[in-house]
Amino acid sequence: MAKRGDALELAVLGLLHESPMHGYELRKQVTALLGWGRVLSYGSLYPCLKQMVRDGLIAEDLAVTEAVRSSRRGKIVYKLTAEGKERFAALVSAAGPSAWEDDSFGVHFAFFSATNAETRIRILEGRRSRLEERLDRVRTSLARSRARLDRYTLELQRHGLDSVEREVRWLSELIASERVSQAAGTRTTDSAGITTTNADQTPSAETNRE
Amino acid sequence: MAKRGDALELAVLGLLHESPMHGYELRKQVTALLGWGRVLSYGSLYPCLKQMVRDGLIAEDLAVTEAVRSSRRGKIVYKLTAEGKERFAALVSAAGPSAWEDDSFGVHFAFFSATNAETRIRILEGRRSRLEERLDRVRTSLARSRARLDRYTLELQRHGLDSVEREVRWLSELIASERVSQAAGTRTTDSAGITTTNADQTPSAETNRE
DNA sequence: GTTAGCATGTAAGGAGTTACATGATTTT
DNA sequence: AAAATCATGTAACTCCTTACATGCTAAC
Repeated sequence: MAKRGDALELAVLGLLHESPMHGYELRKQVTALLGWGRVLSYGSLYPCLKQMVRDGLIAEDLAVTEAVRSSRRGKIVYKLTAEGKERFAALVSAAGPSAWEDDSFGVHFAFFSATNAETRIRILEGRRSRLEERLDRVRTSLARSRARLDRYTLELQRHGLDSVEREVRWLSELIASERVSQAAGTRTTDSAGITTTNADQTPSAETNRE
Repeated sequence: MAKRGDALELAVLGLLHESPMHGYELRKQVTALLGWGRVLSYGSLYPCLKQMVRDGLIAEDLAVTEAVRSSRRGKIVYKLTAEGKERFAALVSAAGPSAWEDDSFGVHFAFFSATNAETRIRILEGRRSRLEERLDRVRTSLARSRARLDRYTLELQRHGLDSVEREVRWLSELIASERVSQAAGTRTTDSAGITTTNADQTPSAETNRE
């Protein structure tokens, strides 16, 4: 498990979950979704889409495609299949290492609304401890070799350490705020004595829209 | 040109420039050098070393290897060849896009001491304008779609924007401080009226292809 | 009527990871 | 004597990028 390609797959799944789209639009959305401006190339996206069609996760939205085909030939609109929806639900609520990695954490985070607070907290904590391991390693190696390093190497280490520390703090704030909302949610269901709300975790998805 | 592998090659070249080493040690040093704790795998390093030997950039340091071979068989100590030293000088003073990319900027920065202030400033400025392009793209796409995004996507964008902005500020400070030292250095050589120092590396400064 | 953007793809190849395979040396 | 760490390497595989190739449509 935990292929790296899961990140792109999840992104496509998540975007199509919101609304059917064609490849060109998906590329723009994926690029924008993950923020910070790295662009996704077509050479990466189109083969992925084809593979996902073969896997039965997505399909051409014939209704839309046909309607448009008269005017713009070759335009293919994709939508999620039932299997694709299942896969999205499974991926998005997976709280293992594949959700903490550098390349996939951002995508998982972007679709946090589709999960419950418990999963969100687990992912955030996993990510945080991953970063803390890094911090440890860098700090030790820095302490051991500080004397030998020139000012530029030192400055680079300092800056790297700084940004990782900053991200850890960010995660800690998010975790704290998730704990608050989780406590509130738990208390509500506890007092009501009803457990049906968590059964499908979909209800929480729509609460976060603006 | 401008292969991505230049980054690893430059790192190896730079470390061996300081002192001969064997592969295992190189892996640790490279890992530590770039800070922030990502580990370099052997499957990546050893083939690269072999290739560099074939290219004549590095060679077994027989004196050291032989001395050690009696006790520890199979341990290979590498050192730079004359060609390797040239290549290091060329790579380290290349101020083109390959020095600004995410994956190579760190390595170039780590060996800034081996260049002159002019090159350093050009690399720092190149990196900065690359990041500013990104900032622009993210800001525009954020402005266009802010309303449609849920709180998590928004938070992700905000955090991403924040760290890129922070890096831009860091670069600006470095550029300013380089300008100061450059001004000081230039004034000195100007008053001395000597131009011999630039004879070797500065000419390649004009060569911005890649 | 031509530039810019929309839209879809393929082929070749680079970079690097994982997992495998092996064995020596040091520490506990 | 076992465990950890030092030390080197290979093979298969994945992901992705670059460069190419094609054609439609909107705007100026």
